[in-house]
Amino acid sequence: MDVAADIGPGLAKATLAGEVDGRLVDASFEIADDSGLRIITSRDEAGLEIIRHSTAHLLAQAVQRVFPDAQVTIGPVIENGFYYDFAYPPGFKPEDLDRIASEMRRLVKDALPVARTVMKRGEAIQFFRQKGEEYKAQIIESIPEGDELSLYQQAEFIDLCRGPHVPNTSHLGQFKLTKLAGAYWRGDSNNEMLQRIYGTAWASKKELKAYLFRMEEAEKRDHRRIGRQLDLFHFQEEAPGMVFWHDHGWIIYTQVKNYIRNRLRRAGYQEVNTPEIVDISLWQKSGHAEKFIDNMFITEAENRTYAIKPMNCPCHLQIFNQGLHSYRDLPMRMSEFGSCHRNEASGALHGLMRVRAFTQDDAHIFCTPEQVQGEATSFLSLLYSVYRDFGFEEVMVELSTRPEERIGDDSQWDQAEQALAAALNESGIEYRENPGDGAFYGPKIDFSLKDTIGRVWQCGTLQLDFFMPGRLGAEYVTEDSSRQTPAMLHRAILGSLERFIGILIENYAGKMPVWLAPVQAVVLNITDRQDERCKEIAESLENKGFRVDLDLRNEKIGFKIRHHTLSRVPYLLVVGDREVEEGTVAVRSRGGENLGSMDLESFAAHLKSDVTRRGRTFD
RNA sequence: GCCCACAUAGCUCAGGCGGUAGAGCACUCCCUUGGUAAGGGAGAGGUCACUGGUUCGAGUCCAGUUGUGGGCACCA
Repeated sequence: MDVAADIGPGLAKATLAGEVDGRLVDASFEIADDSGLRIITSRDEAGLEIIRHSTAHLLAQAVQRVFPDAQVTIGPVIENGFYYDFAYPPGFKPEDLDRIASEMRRLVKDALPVARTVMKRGEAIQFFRQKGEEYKAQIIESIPEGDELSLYQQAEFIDLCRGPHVPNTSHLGQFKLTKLAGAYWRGDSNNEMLQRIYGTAWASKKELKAYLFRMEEAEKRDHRRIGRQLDLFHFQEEAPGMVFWHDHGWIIYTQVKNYIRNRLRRAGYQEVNTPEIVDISLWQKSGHAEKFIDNMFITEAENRTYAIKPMNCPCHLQIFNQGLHSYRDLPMRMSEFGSCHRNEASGALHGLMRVRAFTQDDAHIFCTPEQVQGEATSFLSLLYSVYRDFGFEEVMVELSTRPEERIGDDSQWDQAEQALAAALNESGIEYRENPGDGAFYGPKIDFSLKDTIGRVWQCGTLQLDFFMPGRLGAEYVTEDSSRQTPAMLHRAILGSLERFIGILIENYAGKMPVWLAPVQAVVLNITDRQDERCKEIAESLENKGFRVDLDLRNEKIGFKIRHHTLSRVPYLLVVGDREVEEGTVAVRSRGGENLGSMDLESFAAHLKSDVTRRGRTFD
């Protein structure tokens, strides 16, 4: 019997697929007996994935009905939905999405049965080639010989696919085509560009609507929007990818920077500062010019060619190389708020997240090979402690190993990769491996955070480098008076301050925790009779080191409350005749809560305790 | 860099077929002295991103450039 049979009419109808002995199969899968059978419905995680996958096929079918010349390529499931790439040189127009979506709805209504068949590899290649599906044929050609391939067919549409799929298209329908984009065939920019259509799909209308609502809300947290609303920073055409920080934004920036500065000093780092413009020869020696020359800003003066520094490591090595170091000096931890410029591809720029001028909380640790793992481990604990202080709990960790283009020999790479993996394991950190994605000089661990709509941005990094110190002539004197090249750890916790602050803004939706808030409290009068008292209050709090504004405008209190609430100021201090008489302030929190009247000392104490609070302080 | 889209006042946005620009908010001034999310009135504010073309005439049509947005590629 098949999976859907003999389980009662209700469940049979809801059945999308089955799981037999841990393997997902179609509802029509023939099973010998019931042992190990589980029914998959739209309520299962796996069921939702099937719906998304089948919706991708539905999209492909609809596209080919509307655009018979479009060739299909691939259409995987992604977070919250799916996409499908089509080869269609004229390109789709945004308004085509509506036509395609209506066609998809029609196909849902038709409740087309979805049937699985199998074919031999060679047969399948020929089959698709005959249909004019050159891309599909190429995909199958890259699948290893031997296996039988499964195909799924609904009406005239047939696609290569591992499956499983829904039994018929009536199980679909809660979808929305969200965006149209270009994407390179096989992810390679040397190849032609395909047309990618993204969509989201859900098991119910309610979930679909909830998702769309969440996305709308998330867009309101976009750091570019909040940056404008709160007057934090701006960009302009004359300096693409470079930030003009305004007063309030710069306060956040400075707070973040000083916080890191203190953490690093306490962790045994020395802070240095190096030139922003350095002769190109240094970058040639380090190997950066060879690989990144197109992304470097170059400037000429008096017949010399300089590079505006795209990173700090070669400069830190210059400091290390001054004088002679003993093994007793190691580990040497050298930090810099390194101002770097990289000529990023124009299409890569993205608000504060990807800029051309940025500052890294960069540092390099020079140490003996034996010290590497210990330094890596203590860095990991420092990084997590910092992230927790900023309120981040979800950190994505990736270990990237040797890339094709690299320097150094394989035994050194083996050692380096093992050292980083060991540090992660010792710290009990879960991570994903990312083979081939390391830097040209060594493997790395990347720490990424998500923005408000779920895009992932790399922030922290820990890179192990056995090569650069040697290339740039670094050495130290060992116990037996011989000379040895130190190992070098490149590391950053925030990564770029710009990017990190962008993510911070989005995570807090602009409601910065009190220690980071540009303005911590605003003193508001009710009428101009309280002006003098308000000034006294503001001055007294400022003298205590708080960031306080005064709003004595001739406006009603409701208007001013609204104004400063929209500006996300943590505390509003209202002073009317009553407060003047009692010597108090009426305190209102950012969340709209009335904390009642208190004397200034009590409020200052309250604010003080907020300012010292770290970690998740969302309100 | 590549694909698609977009660019009008400080901000958010209107401006069918081509006839030299409009709203709300913000801003300035006046009235209002009001107790916890928008009191009222008046005023000022635009080389319609830039360059070129078509046209008697371009914010509107065409081309290019720059920038931005969404993806892709890249990311030391």
